[in-house]
Amino acid sequence: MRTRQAVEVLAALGQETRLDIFRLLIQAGPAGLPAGEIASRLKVPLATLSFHLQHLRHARLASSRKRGKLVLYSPNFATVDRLIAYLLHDCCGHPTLARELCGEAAHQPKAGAKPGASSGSPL
Amino acid sequence: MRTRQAVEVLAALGQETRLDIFRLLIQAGPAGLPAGEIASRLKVPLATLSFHLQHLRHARLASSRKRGKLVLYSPNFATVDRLIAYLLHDCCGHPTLARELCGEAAHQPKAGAKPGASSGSPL
DNA sequence: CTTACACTTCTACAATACTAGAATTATGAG
DNA sequence: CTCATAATTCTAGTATTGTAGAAGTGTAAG
Repeated sequence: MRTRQAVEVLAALGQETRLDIFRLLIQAGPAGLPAGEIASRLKVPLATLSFHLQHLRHARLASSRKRGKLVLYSPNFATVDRLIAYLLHDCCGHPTLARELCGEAAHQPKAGAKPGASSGSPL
Repeated sequence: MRTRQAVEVLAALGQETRLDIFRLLIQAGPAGLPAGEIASRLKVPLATLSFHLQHLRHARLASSRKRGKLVLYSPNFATVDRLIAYLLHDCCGHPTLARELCGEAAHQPKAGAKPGASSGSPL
C-alpha cells in the first residue's frame, strides 16, 4: 500500500459517521447490509449515508452488490489488513527501533501493554 | 481506545502532510527532530508545519520537548499501537469472522501476506 | 403502464480544515 | 540589553468536507 492510498483509507475512517458505518458493516460480516438498514440503524438520512458509502467504496473499505432492489454493502477486511501492514511497515521499517511493536504489541492489545514499553508518552 | 479517540488519530494520519511528518518522526526515532528541521526537509512553511504538529500532538501521535532553543518532536509509537489494536479489535470483535486477521496478518507484514487470505478484494 | 420502494445524484448551504504571511514569544549569544 | 534564531500564535483567505432536502434512476410488483 502506498502512502497516497493509506491517506485515503485513514481519512475515510477518520470521520465519525463513516467509522460508525464501517463498524456496522464489520459486525454484519460478508453478508452485508442494505443501505436503508444502515441508514435507519444509525439514524442518518439516506442522502448523507450514500455520500459516506461512496467515500468508503472509493477507499475500498466497502463494496456493494445488488440483491433485488436492495443494495448490500459489505466490508473489505483486506483493506484494513493492508492499512495495518502499512502502519507496521512504516513504523518498523526504520533502522533499529520499535522492533517490539512488530514483535509484540500488534496482536496482543490487552496482555503485555506495559507503560513505557514502546514510548514514554503520558497518554 | 475509544471510537472518538480512534477517529481523531485516524483523521490526524489521514492527511498527506501530517502522514509525511509522522513518517519523518518515525524514521528519526525517539531522539526526535526539531520543528525547523522537519519544515526544511518537507519544504513546508513553519507556520503550516506548526499547525500540523499541534494536530499530531493533540492526537497524541507526537510529543515535544525543548532542548535549548529547539523544540524536538518525537513519535508516540504507543498511539499507533493502540490504533492498530482498536482496528483489530473492531474487526475481530464480531461473532465468528476474520479470525485470520487477528491471528496472522497483523504482525508479519512481509512474510505471509498471501493474496486472498483475508478477503478477495482487487486493491 | 402505474405505483411503490430503494437508493443515488443533484444542489446548495454550513462547517471545518488547510495554508501561509505577519506578529509574537522564548531562548541563547555577544 | 540587543540581536539573531527557533518556534508558536494570530489572522485571513481558500479549499475541502459534511449535511440533507429535492429530484432522478432503477427495480419489482399490481
